Amino acid sequence: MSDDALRLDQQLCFALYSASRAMIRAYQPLLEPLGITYPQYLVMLALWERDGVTVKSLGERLALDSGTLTPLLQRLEAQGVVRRQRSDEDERKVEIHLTSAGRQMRNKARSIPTALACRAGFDVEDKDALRKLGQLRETLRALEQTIERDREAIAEPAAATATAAPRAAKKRAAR
Amino acid sequence: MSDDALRLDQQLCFALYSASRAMIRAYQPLLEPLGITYPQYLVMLALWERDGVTVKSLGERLALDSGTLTPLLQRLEAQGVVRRQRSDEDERKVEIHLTSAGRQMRNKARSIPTALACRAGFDVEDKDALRKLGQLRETLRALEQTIERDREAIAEPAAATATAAPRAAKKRAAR
DNA sequence: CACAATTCAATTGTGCGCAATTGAAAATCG
DNA sequence: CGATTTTCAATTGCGCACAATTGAATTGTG
Repeated sequence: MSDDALRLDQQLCFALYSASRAMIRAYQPLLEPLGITYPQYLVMLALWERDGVTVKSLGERLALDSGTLTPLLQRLEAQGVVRRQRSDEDERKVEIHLTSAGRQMRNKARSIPTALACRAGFDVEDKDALRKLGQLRETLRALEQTIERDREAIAEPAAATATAAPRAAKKRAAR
Repeated sequence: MSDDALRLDQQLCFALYSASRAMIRAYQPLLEPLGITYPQYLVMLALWERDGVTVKSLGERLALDSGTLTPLLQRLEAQGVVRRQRSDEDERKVEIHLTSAGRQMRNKARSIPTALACRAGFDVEDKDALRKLGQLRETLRALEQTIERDREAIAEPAAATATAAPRAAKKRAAR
């Protein structure tokens, strides 16, 4: 009758969901001086590693689609930290470049990981604690991969015979 | 120069964020037959455990505020699975009751946890795997607690001397 | 080469999350 | 008791997430 498996406390998904939101809330005060939100911070992290990438590849890295990224990047552009530029070789693509302000922001962000690690209860000097942190990170990554792999396995068999209507060609506007 | 600490792959927050979203995506096809979203599912889980609770207590359980819950609960009410009723003893409170349709939905939900555990790569028969699952859940819960405890410690010192203007009293509408 | 299919970013629409405010009801305090 | 403060749900506004569609550019194929 009581169905233990349906208890909220038993759900790994809820623990994940809840911990993730708590983590994002913890970042907020640290990101406020930079004037960006948490998802925007993730985009900046990706761009600080590699610049001039397309919306597509950025989306693959962060598991976000253009529906999320396009407006987010437009806001970052309005803030003056990135530049969105239609590719010359392939007009479908839009390359995202950091501005100098965007590159400078990286210096202000340097202290964030350590500050957050402390907040999350990890002693930055403690080698063993850092090892556990890395372990948790890997566990989560592995979990995500397993879930996503299964999704593909389920989605793929349905891949099939769609027939799209042809479309006329008009020159794409500058943006 | 390369600042390893700012690498996206190094971020526990991103692993959490990404895994959590993957998990929610995995739930979606299982929830579609019930006609509810993932956050609505969490609310139903809470209500199946305890009925007739206030929006406030539901919010504490799920770490969500009225800004999120009120419209969500209105949608669940429109679906006919819950009833929202202004408390008689305390007119500020709104009690959330399951309808019979809401209680029946629990039967359809019974298979979900097992189905999801498999998808997440946990063999339901394997005691050791289940132990690891529980361990991960506890690690996440502990992490969340640590983060939230620190938030309170930071927020509290700022608690101080606000002076609100008085307000007139009008009878609250039925809903 | 024509034309069908695919790829890519943008757009549309819905549902969260959450900060901040509002309005009413209850609790507290002088 | 009357005024102040606190509590509670609702509302407002903004920024994600994400499914679905659109429009244009490219690729693939006969």
